[in-house]
Amino acid sequence: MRNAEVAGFLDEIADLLELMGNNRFRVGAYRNAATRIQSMPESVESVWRAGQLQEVPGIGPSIAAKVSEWLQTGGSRYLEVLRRLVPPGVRELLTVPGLGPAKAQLIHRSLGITTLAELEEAAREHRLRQLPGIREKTENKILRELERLRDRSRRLLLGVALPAAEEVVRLMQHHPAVRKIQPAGSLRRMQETIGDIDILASSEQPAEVTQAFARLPIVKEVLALGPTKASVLTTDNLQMDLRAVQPEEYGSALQYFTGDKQHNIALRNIAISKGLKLSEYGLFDESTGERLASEEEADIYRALGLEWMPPEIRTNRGELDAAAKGTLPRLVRQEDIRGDLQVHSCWSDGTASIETMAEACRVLGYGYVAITDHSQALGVAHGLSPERLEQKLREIDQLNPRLAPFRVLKAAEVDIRSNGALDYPDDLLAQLEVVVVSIHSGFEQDRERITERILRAFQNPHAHILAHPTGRLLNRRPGYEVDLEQVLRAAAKAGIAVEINGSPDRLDLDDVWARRAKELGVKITINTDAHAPLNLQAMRYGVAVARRAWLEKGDILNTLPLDQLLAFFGRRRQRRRRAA
DNA sequence: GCCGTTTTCGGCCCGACTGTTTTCAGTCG
Repeated sequence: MRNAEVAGFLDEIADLLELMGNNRFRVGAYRNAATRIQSMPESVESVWRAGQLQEVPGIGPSIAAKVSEWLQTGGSRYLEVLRRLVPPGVRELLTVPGLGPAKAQLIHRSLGITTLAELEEAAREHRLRQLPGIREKTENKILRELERLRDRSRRLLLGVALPAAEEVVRLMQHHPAVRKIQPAGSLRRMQETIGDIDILASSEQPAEVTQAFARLPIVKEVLALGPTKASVLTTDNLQMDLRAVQPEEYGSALQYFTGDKQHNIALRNIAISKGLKLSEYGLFDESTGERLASEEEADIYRALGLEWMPPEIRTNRGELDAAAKGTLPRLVRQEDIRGDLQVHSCWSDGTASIETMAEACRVLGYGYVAITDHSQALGVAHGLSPERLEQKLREIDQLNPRLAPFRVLKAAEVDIRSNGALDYPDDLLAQLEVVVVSIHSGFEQDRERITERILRAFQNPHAHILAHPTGRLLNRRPGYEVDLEQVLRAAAKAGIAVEINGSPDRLDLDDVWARRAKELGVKITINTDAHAPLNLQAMRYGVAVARRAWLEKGDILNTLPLDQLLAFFGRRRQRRRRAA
């Protein structure tokens, strides 16, 4: 999957063109193409091989030729030319918030600055303020932003940003001027990582709301404060933006501030094609100026001939078409989940007993939990020897009668060894009701070897679920090299389910691949990988990934009642036995 | 550079805030 790589080179072209002062629509065309390719469910390479690049919206003859050259040669002559015209560090100047192409180019041309370090030096020596259009405030802002960039070069995990935003909503919602308030932006779309936290409020006195927000005790610094918008830095160094609108504009504002950008642009174009104009203030008749909808989000969509759609799928990847045709999916909901199929206890590296974890699951309304402690190879996590595992199974036997009708499932997270063998003998695996297999070592193996290793593990008749299929940790490590397309095809064929791991730093599979898995007929499980009772809450993040992937209740195994779930796993064993 | 249920040319989403300016450009989302 080279989509990210291809998107990256198109984005670089866009940046360089922008720095050279090119037509902004041409720049936008490259950016748009990059976004399209980045979020495409299929591999750009296979689309290119099929000769269908130009059928992708936003890709015309010129960009198709450059992508084609890139895929064939790993380079682009056009990009090389641009790189010679703009020194490499100048592009980096664009990463400073507040510095756009115009100021970056001005600073580069006038002062010869090509790196962030030189920029900082020039700001400290007050050389920037000698340039036209830059004075003391801009210079200070650049210094502040440079400092923040060092602190905060990474995007926030959803699991950090969402609780922080919900805390602010709790603090603000009883303010007398506030009518409604909720998270918006990428947070409402439940994107896996978040740039800035966006919150939307409605009020007859919006200025009071932005001021109250700027005065919250968690605010460390006020970055901007106006009558309808405020932007602050919290004591945890999170940037939060609050917009306050009139109550009758709440729906259109919520629609607008939820995005994403591509969805909004497409939606506004639909409005234009109907002689209407859409902004955060409402949907207007272009000729009369009459406001047709604005109070509720669903009113906007309905007035445009569309069904309302959940924020998670607003990415302009087919949802507008589906909404027009009335074929939107009925996305899986958290209430549909009946159990968690990857949970650890203190038998290996968890912090709580099996009973405590089971009780916590019961409180969540689940009917079952698979206690999947690590297998023997994972020494660092106190993986269980076969003897210890058997002891654990006896404990579960004793526990279940007391918890009935709730069921603790006998299970393990079994390492796929470097040669593809599973880390327990088959007769022991046969005693387990749920066998989760995963990779925890040998990340440095090459792509073919790791892929082969996983495919070999699928041959084992006792394997049920492939956990965290890429091994990535968001903001920390990229995951091992693996041919997921091949893995998913093999999983579909072998009847192996694939996990969406809801742990906020994993979210693995991601939404793009989960959607691909569905297309290939792979069953999904959404698990938390909880190592403590509180971690069980991560189910909401896993469900969010599934929703972003357009998954429905029927795609998710752990929405099944226990007997049907066990029957599914049992069928695989029977089928494999007959085949043998 | 891309695109077309009026268009193969002439458009391209829309508005708020900031800073440096006396009316607006740049940036952001």
